[in-house]
Amino acid sequence: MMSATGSPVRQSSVRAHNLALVLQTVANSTDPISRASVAGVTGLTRATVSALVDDLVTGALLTEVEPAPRSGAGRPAVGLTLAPDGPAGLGCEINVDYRAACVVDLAGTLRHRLVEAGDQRLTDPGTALAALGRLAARARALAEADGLTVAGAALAVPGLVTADGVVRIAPNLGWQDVAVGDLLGDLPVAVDNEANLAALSELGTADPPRDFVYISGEIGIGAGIVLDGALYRGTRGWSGEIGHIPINPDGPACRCGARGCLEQYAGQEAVLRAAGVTGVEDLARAAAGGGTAALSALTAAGGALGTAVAAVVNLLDVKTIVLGGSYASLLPWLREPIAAEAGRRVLTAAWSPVLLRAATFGPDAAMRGAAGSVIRGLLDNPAAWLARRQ
Amino acid sequence: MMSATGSPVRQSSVRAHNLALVLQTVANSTDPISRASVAGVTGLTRATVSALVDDLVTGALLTEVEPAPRSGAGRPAVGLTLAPDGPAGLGCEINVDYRAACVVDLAGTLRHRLVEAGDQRLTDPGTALAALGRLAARARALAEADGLTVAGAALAVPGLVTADGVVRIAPNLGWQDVAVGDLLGDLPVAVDNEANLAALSELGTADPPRDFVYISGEIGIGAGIVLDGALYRGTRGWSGEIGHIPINPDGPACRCGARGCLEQYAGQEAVLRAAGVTGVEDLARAAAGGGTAALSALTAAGGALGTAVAAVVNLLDVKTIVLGGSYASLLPWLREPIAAEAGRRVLTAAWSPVLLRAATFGPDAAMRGAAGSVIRGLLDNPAAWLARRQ
DNA sequence: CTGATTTGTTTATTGGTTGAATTATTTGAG
DNA sequence: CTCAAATAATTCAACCAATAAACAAATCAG
Repeated sequence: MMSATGSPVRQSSVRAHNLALVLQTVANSTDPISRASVAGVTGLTRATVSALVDDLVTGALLTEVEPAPRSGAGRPAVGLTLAPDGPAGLGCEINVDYRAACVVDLAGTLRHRLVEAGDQRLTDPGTALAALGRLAARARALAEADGLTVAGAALAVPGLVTADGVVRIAPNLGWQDVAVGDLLGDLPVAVDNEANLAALSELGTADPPRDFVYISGEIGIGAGIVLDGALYRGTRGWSGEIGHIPINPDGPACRCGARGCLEQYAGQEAVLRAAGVTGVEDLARAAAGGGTAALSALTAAGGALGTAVAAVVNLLDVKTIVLGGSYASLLPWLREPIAAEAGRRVLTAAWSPVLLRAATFGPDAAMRGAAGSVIRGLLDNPAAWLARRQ
Repeated sequence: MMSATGSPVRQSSVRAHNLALVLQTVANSTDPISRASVAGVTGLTRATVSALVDDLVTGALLTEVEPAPRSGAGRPAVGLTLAPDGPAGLGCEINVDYRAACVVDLAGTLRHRLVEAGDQRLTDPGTALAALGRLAARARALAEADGLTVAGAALAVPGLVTADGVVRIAPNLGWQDVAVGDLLGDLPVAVDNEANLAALSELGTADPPRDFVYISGEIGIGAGIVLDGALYRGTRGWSGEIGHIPINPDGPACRCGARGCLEQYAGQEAVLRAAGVTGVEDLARAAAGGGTAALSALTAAGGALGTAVAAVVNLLDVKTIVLGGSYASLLPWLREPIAAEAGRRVLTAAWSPVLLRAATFGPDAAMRGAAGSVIRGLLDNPAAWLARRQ
């Protein structure tokens, strides 16, 4: 009967787990925290915490800072914080009209950010990847000049990515079955869908929701689904194809072959056409100026999005929906129609309304999430990092 | 930055984990398995496995059986199986027109099954629960006469249940804010939604899918969502309200206040009305006899279900959809229209079609899942059981 | 009957946490 | 100014659980 068999646990796994526990306790604390407080919070003994912290400090994951001034008697505590000059994450993104790379340190602070505009569709995948590789190498060099060590890299791509990091199809880039391979020489690069990584970027903010769905409005519409604090990728890694949720069975034909998909109502192309403008900035300007075509186009798109949100919330019971991509900047005009439609259609909206918010990092979300996924890997498994540097 | 802090791991957690690992390895094996094979499969040493097995045998979770005849040299292996007379799970169900209880042993075998017909809506919750309590007590007594020990109980209810086991609302029973409390005296009873527990029953079958959605067609339509081998309940425990996924924004008004919910197309009431019959059995009979009204009603319901399935699969990328409740017996007529509509609307259907199957345990699914949830708790945490019996 | 082979147990060792005692560093009271 | 109280951090013996390797048990093959 049932149950994944899993793997055996030995003593070293205990240490690995507790190292992560201590590290994350420090990461979750806003102020520098003492060993004794870590012991209190985690339930480990001070002796154990001391031993673990020693490892983390020599491994350049934690650093000791000046004791925080404290009232009352007693030996002052030595503060612990995430090392500002330890390992860092490199996040890359390639999209229709730009490529970008950034470096984020352990504490989640953006340290470097490089963006190059340019239509990536004009070049073949190999050329585009080579240019991105050079950009990423520059970002890495800048970071290492600061004393940081880039511990890993991730790349956000607007398309379906297989588990082994091959871009199966990225329609708007014109890519098909592209293996990203060794973008950065020695450093392995994880490749993932843009919406998935953008969703992860929200987990890097203070006190993120445990369950939410990130809806990314670009040319297509994608979603990153976070359940129990972890990204849910689906059986084959193709979850989040929210752009093809049926809105109206008899609606306009979609390029996917079906009719009435969300994309036909709230996709960039449909909305811009309805508003009679050519770009998202023009649309926002027109809406801000009170243009009726723009406003009614956004209201219609919001209604369709609200219907899709209702399907998602009725199914998954997430409390929060994060809107990203071009939706982030258009949220002022989308919020009301989305909330109205979702309020009507979500069964439990009466006692608990759906929370709508814009992506914290706006247009940088995917790139930040990519870098953040590296950091998250370090925080979740510091033992692997410690082993790597002998 | 982020990450749930978790709890410390000590050596005893290692033992708890490895006890579960050994127990589940035996459970996953179809034939009796030797200590040495368990060691090979799990990666633990034979010495460790021996020690763990000793604990599990004295704790009545495993029993030694005759060595299986084997070819070749060597000392014959002692077989290990799940104890047929160890702890067992009690599953209960209360629904519109019956109440039921069953006992399932560690190996997942149904040992006793009691069903009482009768309209539960006519009695107040207290009376109905008392009758169910008597039924459950009888099932328990039968099991204990066989030498089984009922280790826990779960109750399936057709409604929303809060995390602390209070039935918030069960519209078809006419219940509202009913605390189930001590149904069985000393034995605590977990209460959960009928579709959730029915979904869990599929996990008790041989080689279940890791991710799937169980759609239960009763008066309402509910779903149990299993992701990564575990039930996903949602932030507030209200996931799976698939009956109110929007199918057509301008469709018929639903009792929830919105328009065009799935329930208005594929709910029992709508389908029976369209077919001009009064019960599910009549509908199946009419369809089997080639009745055109019945067949077209089922085709229409299937189309709507297929649209909802497309929304679910596009969002979650599950490969398998299990149909339960009255849909299980109607699947012969629903399969084709569901598959057709989903095939058109699921983005990845071309390379990987949606698998549709009927609930393994048919009408007993919820009750079996309830009992199975107790067994699963034992297999996932045998250390707790061992501690409980000194 | 002997050697090969496989299962299962015994024993010493190792890694990691615990708890108690100890050392270190400060505040505050007399 | 000195000493007690308080808090932080480290040291050390004890303990728990897994490992590795040797050993005992049971069977088969020749």
